[in-house]
Amino acid sequence: MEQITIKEIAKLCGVGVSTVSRAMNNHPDINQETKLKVLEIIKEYNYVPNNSARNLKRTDSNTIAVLVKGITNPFFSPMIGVLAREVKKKRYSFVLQQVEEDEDEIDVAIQLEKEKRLKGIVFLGGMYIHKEEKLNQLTVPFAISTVNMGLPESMKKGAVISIDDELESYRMVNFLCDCGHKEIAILAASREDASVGKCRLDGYQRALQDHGIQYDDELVVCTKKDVNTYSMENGYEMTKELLDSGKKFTCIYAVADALAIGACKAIFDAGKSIPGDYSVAGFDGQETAAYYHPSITTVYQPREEMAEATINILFHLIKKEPVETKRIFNARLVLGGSTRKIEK
Amino acid sequence: MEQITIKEIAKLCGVGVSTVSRAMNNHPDINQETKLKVLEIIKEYNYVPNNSARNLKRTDSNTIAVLVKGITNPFFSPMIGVLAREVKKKRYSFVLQQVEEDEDEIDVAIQLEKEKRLKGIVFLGGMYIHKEEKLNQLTVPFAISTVNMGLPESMKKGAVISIDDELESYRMVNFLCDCGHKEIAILAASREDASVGKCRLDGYQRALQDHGIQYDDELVVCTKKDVNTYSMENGYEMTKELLDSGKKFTCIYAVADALAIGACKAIFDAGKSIPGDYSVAGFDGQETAAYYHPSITTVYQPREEMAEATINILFHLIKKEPVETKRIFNARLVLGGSTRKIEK
DNA sequence: TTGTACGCGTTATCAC
DNA sequence: GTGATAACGCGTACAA
Repeated sequence: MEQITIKEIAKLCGVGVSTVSRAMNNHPDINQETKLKVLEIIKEYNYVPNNSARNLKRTDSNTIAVLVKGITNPFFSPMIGVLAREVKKKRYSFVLQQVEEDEDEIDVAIQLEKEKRLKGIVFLGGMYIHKEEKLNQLTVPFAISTVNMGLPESMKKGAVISIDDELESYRMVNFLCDCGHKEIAILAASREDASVGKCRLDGYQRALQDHGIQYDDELVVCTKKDVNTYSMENGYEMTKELLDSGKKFTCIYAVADALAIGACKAIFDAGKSIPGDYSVAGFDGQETAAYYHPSITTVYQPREEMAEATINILFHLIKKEPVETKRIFNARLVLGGSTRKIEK
Repeated sequence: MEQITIKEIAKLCGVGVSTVSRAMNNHPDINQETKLKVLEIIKEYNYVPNNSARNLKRTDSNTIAVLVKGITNPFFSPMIGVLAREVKKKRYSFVLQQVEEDEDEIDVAIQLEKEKRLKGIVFLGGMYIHKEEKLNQLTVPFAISTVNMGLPESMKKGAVISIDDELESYRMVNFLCDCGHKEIAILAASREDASVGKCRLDGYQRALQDHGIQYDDELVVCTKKDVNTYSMENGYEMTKELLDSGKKFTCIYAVADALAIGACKAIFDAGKSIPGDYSVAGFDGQETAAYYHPSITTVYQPREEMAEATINILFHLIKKEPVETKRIFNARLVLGGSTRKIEK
């Protein structure tokens, strides 16, 4: 099937291509009558302009792209909605771009920026460390959200919006210790993880230390490689392994809510109770944590607020207005029915 | 910052632009030595070709696009992974495209097809009814997945992969009736819904009828408008309303697992037990249903298989090989701890 | 207000 | 094996 182009539409209308272009793009200097006629013909022939040609020619597009590493991660779901809404509120176009697990999000961004003439970029998730040289290839402002990354001082067109993962993790484990737990197992990320998983493990260690509890390697279980990292399935398998090991513990702290829910299921399946036999805590404050029975004690990240701040800061950068390029949010410890105090 | 183009790279290398193009695109007729030299310069200057220009010129791109309406719907998550994997296995590029709630997915597809020179399209979710005229504007093969849509006989470049929502819903309610339940409340979609929600409600009605149970409008609760349609929150609110109404029932059947989980929470919060006081059943077979405590009785859709079949059929269409253009999968009733038999 | 002609950055088609 | 050059489809300065 032949692609119909603007030229043919122009011919069909008996006008020049520029008139057709003007009609489509709501240019002011066009006769209302001819405009309507052109639009009618366009509709009649189902003409759809080629976006590649448009992007190529355009110099200015008012588009914000959101790059998500792991777009199926439910953690990002509520954020994506907020980001889309806020971008549209500013009358910008919104583009959502998936980044594959094996892709470098900066590479994708560099490409997309040229392809779509972006005005700004939001990164959701992804790596912890990026080469400054690469970030410098981005010519438009960007905001990295929910990843507490260090950005060089000189980098003035980038911002970071996040929580302090180490600190919040510390607080959670601190709370668990205060509840009287001394043997706290942790469902942690893999040893190679250098991102939030590592930070949360660090917080765990520091809290134990402050409570005079010896760090015990046998209470640290890492996510399985062959299963989706932060999945319920992984949490289930990890906990099963822990229970089977015969190692004694009174509490499980999972660095992600999905892992915590998997842990709960494994405990129930073993005929044990929560929080009677074991306390369970999670991290992130996902919706499922609140709806689980018992509800899961977790660290709630104010994701909607963070998403709003992300867009807010990004637009300040775009408009070259002064703005803090590092915004650390406080998380909130949400007490659920999955943890309890135990006697010393 | 100036965009560096292929011309400048050519100049820097002391070669013509076509040689640079050849080096980038792995053309065979190029001296290995000059190729390496060119690639080195490209790397040195961080040159990234403009995709819009490429798409514009290219005639052939080997790209499959997956259009998802409601990309944050966890129902699609495992499917997206499979689709991406299968597409890449066939050595095609994979593009994931979000479709906003207020957008028409066919419009998006028509645009994207021209922009990216697509070879095929997968639709995930979305509307139930489409104008044939619009579908005809698609010039490449497409596969509609998980939406049991009717396609005109004449439409030979499109396929539908789905379950029979009405039938599977019938089976579930049939099962609940066989368990002795006579007052079965349903958490249904809104009255305007003309998609899977409607089919599942139809199946519910037919099953009741076959069991000689009078359909009772007061046992039908529709999703709230102001909340995310198939969310736990919605299920919670709906169930709360139901419980507060004082209406008698022994079982709740939710047309989506998330609603079922919300229902469970509402029941627990009311101080009642599951399945002792109320049985609860869901639909879809989401991961959370299995990990909930008690696990939720649900209708499992073989999503991974359906995703594989989708790609399989799509590629048959692309290669113009004969293939069934309507593939209806059987779902599986998964018995959980959330339902029980009751005495007559 | 409208039409013509050029250029956006790339690839494909030629000659060489 | 390599280099000009003509498209690809559109927006826009400029002329009319």
